[in-house]
Amino acid sequence: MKININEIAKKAGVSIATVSRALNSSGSVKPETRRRIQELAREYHYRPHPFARGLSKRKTDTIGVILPELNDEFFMDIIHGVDEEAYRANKYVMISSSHSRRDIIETLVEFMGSGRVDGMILMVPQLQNEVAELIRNSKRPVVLMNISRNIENVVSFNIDNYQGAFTIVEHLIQKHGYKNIGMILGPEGNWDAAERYRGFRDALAQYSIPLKENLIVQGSFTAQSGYYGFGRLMSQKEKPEAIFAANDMMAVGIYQAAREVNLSIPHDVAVVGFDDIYLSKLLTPRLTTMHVPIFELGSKAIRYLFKMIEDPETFKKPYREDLTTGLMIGRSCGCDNNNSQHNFF
Amino acid sequence: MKININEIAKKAGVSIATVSRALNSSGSVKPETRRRIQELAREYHYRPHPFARGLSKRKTDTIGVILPELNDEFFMDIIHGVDEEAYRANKYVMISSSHSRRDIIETLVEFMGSGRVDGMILMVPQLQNEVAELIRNSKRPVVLMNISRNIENVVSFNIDNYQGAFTIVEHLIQKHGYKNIGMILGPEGNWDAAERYRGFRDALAQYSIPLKENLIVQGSFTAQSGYYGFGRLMSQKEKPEAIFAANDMMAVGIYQAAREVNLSIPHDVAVVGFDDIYLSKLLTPRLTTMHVPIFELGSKAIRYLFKMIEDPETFKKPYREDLTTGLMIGRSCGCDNNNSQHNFF
DNA sequence: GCTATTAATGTAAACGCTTCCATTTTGAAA
DNA sequence: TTTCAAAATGGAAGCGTTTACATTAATAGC
Repeated sequence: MKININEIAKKAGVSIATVSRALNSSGSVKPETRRRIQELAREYHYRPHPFARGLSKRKTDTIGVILPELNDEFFMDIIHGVDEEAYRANKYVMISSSHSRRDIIETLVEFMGSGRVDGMILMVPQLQNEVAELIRNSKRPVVLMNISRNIENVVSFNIDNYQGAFTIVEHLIQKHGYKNIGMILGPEGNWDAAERYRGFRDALAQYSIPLKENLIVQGSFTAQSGYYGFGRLMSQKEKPEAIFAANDMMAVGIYQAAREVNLSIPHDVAVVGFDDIYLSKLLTPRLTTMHVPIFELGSKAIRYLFKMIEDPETFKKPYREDLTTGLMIGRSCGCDNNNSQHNFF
Repeated sequence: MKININEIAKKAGVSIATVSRALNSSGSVKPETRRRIQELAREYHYRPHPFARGLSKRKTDTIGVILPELNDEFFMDIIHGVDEEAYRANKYVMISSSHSRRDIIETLVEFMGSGRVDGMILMVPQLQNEVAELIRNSKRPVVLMNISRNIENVVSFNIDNYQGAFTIVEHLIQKHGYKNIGMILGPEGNWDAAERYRGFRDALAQYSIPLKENLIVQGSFTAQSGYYGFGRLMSQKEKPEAIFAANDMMAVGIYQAAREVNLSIPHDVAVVGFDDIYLSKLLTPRLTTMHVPIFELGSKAIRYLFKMIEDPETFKKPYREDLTTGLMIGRSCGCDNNNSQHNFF
């Protein structure tokens, strides 16, 4: 029933070594023999058992992807990018969320030590130092995503959150002349969030605008936190002219809240976000936001991982790449963008 | 460097057989010995190599998930559901899209024959008969998702699209008294789409409303197709009072189009969708739609798959389960739903 | 026609586990 | 003590490959 290399060898009248060579195009085998073997393999739908082969070659042809959550367009895009490249390279992709509740590090060790994958792509918004330490001692290559600049001697691909935040805030200042700019922060301890905040502060500083503490409120990247954040900001005696939401989901919450209290965006208050999620194009007015190349993040990360797997040199070397983000102008910032109505096509 | 069962055996002063038994709690081994071995295993971070073990036990502890695309909230939810259960069961999940361009069936055979997974979850909107045939001969269990009722002798978990569509259209008729109801269909050849259409037709028939051909237009589940579909429907001399979009994304397109021509929903035309995507809660007015338990679809499918893997009886038996959907009332249908403004919290 | 290469093939040892079967220990019953 | 069954352990055969090494066949150079 189960067809294996022995069967093929028997049918071809050769040894299993020859079969292996013929099918792997390694070593030299008479063309005529190779042809016959390949023929047989096709006929009987024979495929080398991946585990046996993996055991022998110390190679799994699989890469692991660990993401913090599995419930977001953001992560879906990463997976998409990874999958696409993996498919091209004939590799398999193992996905897992770090299941917040469990100790991420444990998941990690499990995965890597296990020999189930040749390498990993890893996104950990928290505990980055601990994880980095693990990775440096790892026998298998690991590519990190969106990691602090302070972390050295690892390989990482990142969204340039700092530059992005700087740019969009600069837009608010330069183009629209806003001075009172509020911000709804991302979750505490989250690196992306921290960088966006830093970009915000530096942009203000660049234009000599003092930072007003009470125009900065904590958020958590959820629509709900944006909703409440808006309420808090608009309750200050000196209301903001514009609000920078650290991500689009929170901007969505702002829209919802603004509608309830009958405030118009951008007339009463301008709003900008970050991420350029699909939804942002559908809001009225269309949200001004920073596009982040997430798909590309995924595909670049895995391509580099492949290189690390193949080439020990690359594996050894630290590397960091920060992908630039791009300003997407809607009307929520006050710009008069005509075709923002249906540019989702 | 690489620690394996031999090392542990040596350190423990026993044979590898004993180590294996100790760590697998199989066979009998002296408690004291077991303790010592477990101790050592922990100390040296030893874990049985999954491939070696897999080779020996003919078990991979991995399940494969093949989805048509990897770019949608819908699929993300499935993955999420699957991942959650897999985590509980200590299994791994291999993900792949069927990469439309490639012959799905080939991907399939590759995956299953390969012995890389113990079983699979499979979603194929097209070519279901061909795939079903493959599956019946498969040596490994496969759970299908959203498959035609005509396909027998397979295991499947499905969304009850028919009942859902019937219900929502019935709502339009019974509650609002609409008689002129248009529909924007899903892609041709797509089973979900076909069922939703069938539900639509039957609901009309039930209330003796004749089906008007020119109020049925083809769509493709994209916002864009909804956008154009709306245009087509509203160009008829007898305009629809209500439109049933076969999924929410198309409803989004409708909203966009309606806004452009200054038609009010639901005043000028009522709109309902299907899927209850996150976005639908944010539209103004909130979209009336059918909630489909996707996460549950994923987790149920994998739980059943586990059973099939463990139990040959279950494996042999065909099984079908259709998950019910639930009506989510917004204002887009004409209902006066007060709290539809911010019920996304 | 004979040797020196090179090409083609085979043998068998890994790879790291599980598990069947055989052997040794143990402890209780006789 | 002796006897036996049960418990504990070890030996070794898989699982299905790849690959280093050995061997044989083929081809060229002389």
